[in-house]
Amino acid sequence: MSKWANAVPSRAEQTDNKRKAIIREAARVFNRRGSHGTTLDDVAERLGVTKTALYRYVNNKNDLLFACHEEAMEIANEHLGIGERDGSNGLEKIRIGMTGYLRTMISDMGVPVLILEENALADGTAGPIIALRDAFEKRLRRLVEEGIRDGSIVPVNPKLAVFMLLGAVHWVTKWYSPEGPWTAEQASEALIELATRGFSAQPGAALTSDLHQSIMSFTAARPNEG
Amino acid sequence: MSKWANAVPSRAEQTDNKRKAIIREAARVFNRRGSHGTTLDDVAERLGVTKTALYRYVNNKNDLLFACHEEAMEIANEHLGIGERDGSNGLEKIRIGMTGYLRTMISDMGVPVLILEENALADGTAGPIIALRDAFEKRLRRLVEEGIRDGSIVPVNPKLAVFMLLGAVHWVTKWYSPEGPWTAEQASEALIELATRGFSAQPGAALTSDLHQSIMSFTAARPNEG
DNA sequence: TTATTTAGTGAATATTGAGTAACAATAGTT
DNA sequence: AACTATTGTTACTCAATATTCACTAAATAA
Repeated sequence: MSKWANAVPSRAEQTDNKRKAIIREAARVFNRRGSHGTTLDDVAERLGVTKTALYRYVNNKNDLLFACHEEAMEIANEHLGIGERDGSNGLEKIRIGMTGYLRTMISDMGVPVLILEENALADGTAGPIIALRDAFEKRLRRLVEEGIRDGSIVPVNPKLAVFMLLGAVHWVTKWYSPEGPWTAEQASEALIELATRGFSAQPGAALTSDLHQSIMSFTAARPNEG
Repeated sequence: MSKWANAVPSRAEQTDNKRKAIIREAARVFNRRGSHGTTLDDVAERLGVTKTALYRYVNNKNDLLFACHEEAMEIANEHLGIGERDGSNGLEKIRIGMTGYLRTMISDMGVPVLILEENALADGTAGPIIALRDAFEKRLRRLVEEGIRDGSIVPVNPKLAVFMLLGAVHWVTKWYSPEGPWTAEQASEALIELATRGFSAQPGAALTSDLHQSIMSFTAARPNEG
């Protein structure tokens, strides 16, 4: 059955890879310009094919957007799981989970995708994605509450804490560029450390991440500015 | 000359008011759905007029978007000025300025507007707005640096600190609703306190804002969810 | 080799939404 | 009242872009 000891990808695998490539590339552009501001021609061009070719792999634009969100949520939950497993208290779980999430998104998809533009998803289709997002946020809130109980997090409104954290994380879309001086690793760690320090019960007297150590390097990438 | 002791607004004043109303309403929708995701029909409908009527007051959609950003930046700078005047150190200046900015934006325009979608502004017109935004960010960074020097802010990468803060602030777009349980005042204060605590040199052992005190009210508005 | 399935192309087609033109109503002016 | 300027409407035009169609080339299977 299997030829070449499976070293050569099968047709189905290739198709799957292509679909994933489309989703990844679309996610990048959607994040930068918003889904409404992005044409399928844009996406296709970046992949070196024609727009029509995309339709072999996705049903329509809405479908593609849906897939982007779905993938982002998958990654998010995966990392939150790691955090829950490896962290020893609420705060640590959040830090590990969110740092991993952010790092993966930045390096893999260019940037996080979760930003759900209201009404961007066509009627009806938004429901499932919103449900996923809400579940994710709830999971994060639970960790905040856990942290408050175990003493790692200061008494804080969990909803607000999560909104603050997600805002800081998703805004990365606007300023991070892989061409800039910061690696995905550095940026993720430094940002999460900074943001979570806001509700840490024992905020260290100094920040430990690279980027904060060398605060003389005041220049960062900013792709879309003159 | 002046009739009714100027109690009745002049023609020019009315025109001006209408233009402002358009900008405010447009800002709200742009913030929610992005400018690409918003049609002028949407804006007009919310104002109870037809699209064509808008064209009496703005030249075109791009013009309108431009005006929105301009107004947002004006408010931002105004409040940063207040912060610089009234705050006694870098951290306080930032807190006062940003809390005021956020409160005003939330109650006045529904929500902050600064979110500049790449390519949303037509070629050429983006320049001035980006310049304004950059100036604003630089002004914020200066305050962070000032805070580091005067000991109110922990050594931190100023760029990253500003990005974190702005992310937390602008994300408000996604979750705040005036119909929800939180007033603009409450939300602004609690959010800024939380976010700036991330780089405060003397982070208090507890958060003082209303919303954090009563952490049992775990429910907040979330307009677009089931 | 020959047939069949898969991947992709370029040219239609349909829809959406910005912007315009011609007219209607309204209010202010003489 | 008659005249004029202002504000708004209805009914378009036109460009951009999503989606579909008919067809070609390449890969796989028989």
